[in-house]
Amino acid sequence: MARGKVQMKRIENPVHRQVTFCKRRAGLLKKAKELSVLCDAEIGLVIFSAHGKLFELTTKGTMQELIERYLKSTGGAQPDQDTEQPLAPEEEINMLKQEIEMLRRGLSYMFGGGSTATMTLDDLLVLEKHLEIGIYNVRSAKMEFLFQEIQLLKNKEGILKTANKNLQDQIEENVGFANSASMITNIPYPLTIQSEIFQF
Amino acid sequence: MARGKVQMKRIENPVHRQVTFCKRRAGLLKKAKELSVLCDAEIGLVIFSAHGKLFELTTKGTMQELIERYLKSTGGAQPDQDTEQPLAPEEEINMLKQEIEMLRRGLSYMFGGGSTATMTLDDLLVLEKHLEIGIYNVRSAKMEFLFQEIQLLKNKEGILKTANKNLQDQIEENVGFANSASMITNIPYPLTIQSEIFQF
DNA sequence: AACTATTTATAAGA
DNA sequence: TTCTTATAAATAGTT
Repeated sequence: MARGKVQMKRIENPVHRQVTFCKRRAGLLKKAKELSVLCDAEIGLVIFSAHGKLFELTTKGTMQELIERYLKSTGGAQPDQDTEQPLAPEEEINMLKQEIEMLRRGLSYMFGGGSTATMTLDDLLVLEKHLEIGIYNVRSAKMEFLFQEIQLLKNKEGILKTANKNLQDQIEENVGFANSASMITNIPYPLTIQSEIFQF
Repeated sequence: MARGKVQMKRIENPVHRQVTFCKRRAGLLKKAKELSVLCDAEIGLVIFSAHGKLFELTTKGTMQELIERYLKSTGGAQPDQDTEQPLAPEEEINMLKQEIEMLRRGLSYMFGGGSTATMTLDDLLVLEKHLEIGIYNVRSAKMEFLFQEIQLLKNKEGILKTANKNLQDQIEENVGFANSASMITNIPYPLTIQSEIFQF
């Protein structure tokens, strides 16, 4: 903003970029403070430099408290009514993710570090409800998962039985290969799938 | 910054303050964007107006993601500043906080970072266990809360009965003030406490 | 919401 | 980084 316009794109010269970062960062922080003072606003500003260094400003209280206020003011707006239709597994997982994200937001808001504010009974009731929804969805997803595994096993079983029958037919036609059949019928189900089932 | 300096204090004229808020808010958001573009920085800006209206900006991803990065980068090294009073309820709450924090971290780990990796059955089982622990703790805290309220009411009841008895004793000594007693025995419990109990 | 006179921020140079 | 200074941008007061 002086001695020449500046193009609104990343400054390629690293030294130049670093200098500009320092200057404009200071300017931005100053402007934020001014706005908060002049207009009675509460402001939080977080700046990560390109290399990950953190600069922050809050004009009132701690960043934790501001984050709580932010989550409160945005987190309540998540109404989700499932139309209870037969969802595909991927959709099921997606909805579960959303639900859990809501839960996670609620938890962050209520328990985010730093604040020592005690919970109200209302907070506890809301949290309990979210936990119940979360556990319901987890169990639904788990059942879906198991159902899929069982289907997979049934399919494999069918394939093996068919293979077995075909081999037996072959054996009946050609008695000399009887031992080969037992080798195939004794193949166990894949260990990974069995262990996933039985740890449930 | 034009047509006269401005004092760095709250603008008292509400109209003037609102106009300035709009102008400077726009300016601040612009500056934040510019800094992020020019210097490759990641910025999050949250502005609550004096009346609580939220304005926000993130230069990359969502505010949720930025908050997560912020919390990571501050290492959660903030959550222990309470003076740890010997009060049983607060200890209860604190343990609950830790438990839920564990849950929160588990969830962040499973769903954080925009990763779309599908959950395994193991993930679901761990998540379910954490949710069960969380709901147990929430219910414990809720019961503790209610127990406290009931104790409070019992104490108040005791005080009122004592006062009542004292007054009755006085009345027996001085029969002329019999009507005064009924005025006191009819005082209801404070509405706020009643409502907290009955919304459970 | 537009218009400017000024103040402020800052790019480039040292 | 910090200072200087010419200039671009932001904006206070006004319409």
